[in-house]
Amino acid sequence: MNEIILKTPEDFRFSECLVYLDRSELECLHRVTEGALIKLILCLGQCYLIHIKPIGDEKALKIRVLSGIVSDNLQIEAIKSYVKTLFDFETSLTSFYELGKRDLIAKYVIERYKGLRIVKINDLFEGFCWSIIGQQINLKFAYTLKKRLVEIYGESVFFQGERYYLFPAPEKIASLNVEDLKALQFTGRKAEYVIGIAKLFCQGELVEKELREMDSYEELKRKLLKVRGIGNWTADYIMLKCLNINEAFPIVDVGIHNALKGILNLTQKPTLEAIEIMSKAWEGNEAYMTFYLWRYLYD
DNA sequence: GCCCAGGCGCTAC
DNA sequence: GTAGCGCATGGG
Repeated sequence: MNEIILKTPEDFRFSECLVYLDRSELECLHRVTEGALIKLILCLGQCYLIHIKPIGDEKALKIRVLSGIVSDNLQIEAIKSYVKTLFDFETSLTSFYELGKRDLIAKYVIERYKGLRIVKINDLFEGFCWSIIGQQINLKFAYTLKKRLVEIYGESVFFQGERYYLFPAPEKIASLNVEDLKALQFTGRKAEYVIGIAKLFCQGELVEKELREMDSYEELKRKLLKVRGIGNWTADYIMLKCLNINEAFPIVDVGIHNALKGILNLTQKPTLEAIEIMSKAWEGNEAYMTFYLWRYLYD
């Protein structure tokens, strides 16, 4: 009952996703060890600590439930569904890989990282907060801020000498004031944004189900941009990491710029105009292009 | 000490 | 609608 086998789709390589997941030693919401991922997840209101490792040449994943009681099929299905979402199993990569046959940049990253899938943030509230934390600061400091927030306000379980955390619930963050977060070295602005968004979640003004039902890029973006703290970059980031929008493209993202500079062997980062021109070819596959470009940064 | 970092909101035109 | 500017803070 505490071992679940999940078949993987075509074009999936767990090991490629693991490189992305293992990019920061300061990551506090999962652990990568010996080719496996260990993560505390929330499914049907219950906490499970799961251990995910590929078997049979990555044709399947073996999910072991290390902590939390799995007593029926509903829970098993919920855990499977969580993992499928996390590794974006439902998206077909056919169109993206076709792009690789006619676009040199796409070809370059696809050849190197074939089987990489967008690693999602399943918890939408976490997606909002993480993207706001990451605005205009270096990634290392962003991880530090997230770690402080999670270790103080997130639920956790203790297992074999290690503590594993969930991202704090909106109710928890909504109850804080700006000074609480400034104490963690959030800027006043970021503290306001994060608390404000927590309140919107709690008041039912940001409803996950409603956002997920909007599948038009433009409509969704308009809705996200109304939220204080969400600008162009953040809206696209959330659409990419949480909402399965293939057109999501955070064009001002410094990571994209640096990856393109490296791949194209430029002496300076490309201008926005240049990126707009080259990205015309990526239409409909911008989200995967972005994620593959980010992956390039962790070679 | 300087520039950079997975930007955003506000103002003035 | 958009160009300019202040913000705030750590990393290298």
